[in-house]
Amino acid sequence: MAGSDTRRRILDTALAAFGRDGYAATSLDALAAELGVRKQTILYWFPSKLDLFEAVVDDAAEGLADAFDEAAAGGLAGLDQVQAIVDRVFRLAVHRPEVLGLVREVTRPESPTASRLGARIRPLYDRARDFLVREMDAGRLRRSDPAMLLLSLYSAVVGMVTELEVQRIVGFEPTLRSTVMRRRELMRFLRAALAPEPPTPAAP
Amino acid sequence: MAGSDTRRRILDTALAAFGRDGYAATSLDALAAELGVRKQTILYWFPSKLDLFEAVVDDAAEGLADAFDEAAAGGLAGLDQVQAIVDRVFRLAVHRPEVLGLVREVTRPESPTASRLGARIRPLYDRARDFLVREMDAGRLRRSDPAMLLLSLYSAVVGMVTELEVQRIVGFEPTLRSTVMRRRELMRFLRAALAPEPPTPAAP
DNA sequence: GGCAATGTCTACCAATTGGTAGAGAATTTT
DNA sequence: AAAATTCTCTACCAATTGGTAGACATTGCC
Repeated sequence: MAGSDTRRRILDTALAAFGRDGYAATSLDALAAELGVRKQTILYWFPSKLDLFEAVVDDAAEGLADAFDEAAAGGLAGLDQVQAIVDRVFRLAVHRPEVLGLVREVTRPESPTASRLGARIRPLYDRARDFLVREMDAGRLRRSDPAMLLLSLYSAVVGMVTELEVQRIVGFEPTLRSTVMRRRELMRFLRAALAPEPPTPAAP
Repeated sequence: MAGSDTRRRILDTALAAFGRDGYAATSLDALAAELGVRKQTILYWFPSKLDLFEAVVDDAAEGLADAFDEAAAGGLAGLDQVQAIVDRVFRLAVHRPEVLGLVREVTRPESPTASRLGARIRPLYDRARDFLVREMDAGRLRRSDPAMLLLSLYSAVVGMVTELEVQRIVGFEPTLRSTVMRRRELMRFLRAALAPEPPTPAAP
């Protein structure tokens, strides 16, 4: 079946295009040209542009879930587990920035697919929350509001990746070294925020 | 001169629209309708859609610079000065999210106006950098790479505001209380990261 | 009052958009 | 080999897009 390969290619290229240029700025014709195919081929596999976009979002969410699973499969302890997941997501975001762009695109409040992404992300969110609560209960993570903690983690990772782009805009080409340093810094921050023992000055 | 009022209104409405829906998804017709005016009136004031967008970006950058100046006018000490600025920007971002959306829009790496925004933001950036260096030299801030520190501040603020949207998407309407808490948390984080004395556990 | 500048409008236009209809290969099934 | 299915294509289309040309009104100036 050569066709389902076409479908796969469309999904991948569309993810890159939507993530890079946004939904509105991506035309089916341009997408088709990039694929070396006619627009009608795309419309054969996906009945409409919006359908395509939703399929792309679903696909990306699935990929994200897989990344989580992969990182979670190691069966690590509390803090190490968190670090492994953040590390994994960070890697994904760095070498596939389109995914981040897609998230960005769909995060627009009025986006018609915002609720859709919400539904797709929600299970991941709940799972992560449960994990945090469990680890807090077991005393392996510092106790705090898990929902807010999750948001902090999200914003830390996304922010870190976004910074690369901002850095370019301000006029500095980010070096590999600076990227590595940024990530190390992020990790240090996470450990400081999550470690079971708050870093209170010694109180005998 | 009633006309220059029109110009002002166009700029404001366009900022909101571009920030909310993005450049490509904002049509001049829709914008004109929102303004209660014909598209040609817009094109009278701004020769093309791109020109309008650039004017909007300039305007927003100017507004941002003003916010900085206002916060800097207090003549505060190192850490307090930082906090005042962050506080000001945070407030601006919270009750005018379109500005954030605009930044987001123009932050796309391939955005034709990315370099333009860069040029506009650069002076602010340099000023902030100089300030940090000066305060570090004076021992009022912990010494670290000022460029990276700035990026961290940026990502912390933007991330914090973005979180509000993400929170909605996951299905929780953010409360005023949670927003206030988030900001307090951000401030605590900043102080921890910037205070002259690193919070090393006592080592007799 | 005349006149020039300013500002908003109506009337169009070429190009691009997402989408429909259906022809024509290629492949699989019978 | 015939028939059915799967896939990609050509040929269109109505709607929307950013933009041009120029009429019409309003205002300030002489």
